[in-house]
Amino acid sequence: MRDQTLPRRGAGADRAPTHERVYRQLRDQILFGEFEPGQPVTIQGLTDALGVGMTPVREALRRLMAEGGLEFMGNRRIAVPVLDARAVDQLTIARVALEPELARRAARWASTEDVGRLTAIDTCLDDAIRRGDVGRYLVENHRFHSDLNSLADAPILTEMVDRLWLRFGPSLRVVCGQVGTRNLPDRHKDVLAALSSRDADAAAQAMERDVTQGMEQINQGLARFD
Amino acid sequence: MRDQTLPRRGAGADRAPTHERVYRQLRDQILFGEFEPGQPVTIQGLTDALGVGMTPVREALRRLMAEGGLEFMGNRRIAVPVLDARAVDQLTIARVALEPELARRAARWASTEDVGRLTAIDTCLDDAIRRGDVGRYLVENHRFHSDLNSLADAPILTEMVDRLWLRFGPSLRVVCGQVGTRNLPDRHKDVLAALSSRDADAAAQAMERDVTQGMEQINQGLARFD
DNA sequence: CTTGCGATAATTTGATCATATTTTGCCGGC
DNA sequence: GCCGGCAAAATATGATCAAATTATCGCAAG
Repeated sequence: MRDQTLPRRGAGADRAPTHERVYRQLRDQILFGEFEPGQPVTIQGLTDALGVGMTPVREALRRLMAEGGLEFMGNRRIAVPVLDARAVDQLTIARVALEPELARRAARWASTEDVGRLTAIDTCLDDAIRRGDVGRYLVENHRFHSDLNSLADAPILTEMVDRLWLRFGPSLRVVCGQVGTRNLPDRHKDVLAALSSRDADAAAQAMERDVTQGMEQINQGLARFD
Repeated sequence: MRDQTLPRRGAGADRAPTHERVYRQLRDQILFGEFEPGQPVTIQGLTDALGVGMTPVREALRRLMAEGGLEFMGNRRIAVPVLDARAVDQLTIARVALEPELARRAARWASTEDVGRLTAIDTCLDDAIRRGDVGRYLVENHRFHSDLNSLADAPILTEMVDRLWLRFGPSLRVVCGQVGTRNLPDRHKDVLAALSSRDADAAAQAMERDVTQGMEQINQGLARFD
């Protein structure tokens, strides 16, 4: 069974459907803070900006709203959600409940190459922090956690966590823009050490510290913003 | 001029958009097991069955796929997901992590009327169990948990739990259809007692037992099905 | 005479449908 | 058994209709 239903489309490059491309582009823009919290999003504005029909845009927006990355603000207005303290509290509880478990599972099945790849990402992350490159930091930080979670081989839990990230992504950008990247201590080293030694409990504990610290940063940044 | 030929939107008191109505109808059908796991769903089949255009159907399906109630099975096939043991394991972990926390919060702010309403629902639930009415049992059981979660006043966590229910709903129906409703011990009494006495820890523990037991039922039912 | 308020018109946005285009699975012919 | 055409299903576009927000104009009060 080597040739099982290859999703090749047409003769040229296999291009994803338009609604999928629109979805991914908007999701990345939300995830990495290219939209400010509270910024309104309109269907027709996106159709004009992206040069596609309105049906794919509608589907992408509906999907993003279902995932929490966008919010329907009543009266025909779709916007990037603005986090308040209660939302941060709930997101913290959910992250603490799920991400350490994923780290625990990842520690069981992580190969040496996996750890090497994560270490390389973490090196890029440190570099971005030193340079003060907020955008790069956000991308690499997400890549670290996303790659780590994929190692856990738990698609349902991973998908839940991905949606949580979509919710606090925009605010993370705002917070980093305020305090810069220098004051971000890095708990990833502990996670990597635990993965190397296959210590599942240590990986879970290190991840819980990383999550707690990150959400605390957001909490303080939002409190300062009031 | 009265229009009786076309169900125009402005004519009746029906203010919900078509895609919303289609979404809710399909979601309830999935939640209460009116679709079997693995059953394929086509866009054109739904447009024909529901008598609406395909754009609202597309949006409803996209939303349900984002929420985990439907799955894209490659090659343009959309189907109700079939749970395997690993999926049940992940769903159990997520439910145990979230639902006791919601019960804990509900216990803090539950009023006497709230407890009374939940008790009434639980009475209906017991009645459904005695009669062996599986459909009624599923509806009332969901209503009990849904009402309870709404008391916690934690919309993000509640939304996450709602999606978990969407995932195991169809399989719950299959399991209940196999073993009937007689063998379902009811942990809800412990939850209600904890709510009455405002004991948050007891509510969380009782909810954890209820969740663990329910998922264990599903696990055994699916294992028997292999 | 200026200014504030309310009603109406106009523009913008969203929702739905019908249709054309593309892709895929299937079936019959070679 | 392999290849090419056929049909069905899904994707994408544009058009059309409904609703809401905004802008404008007129009237009245200070």
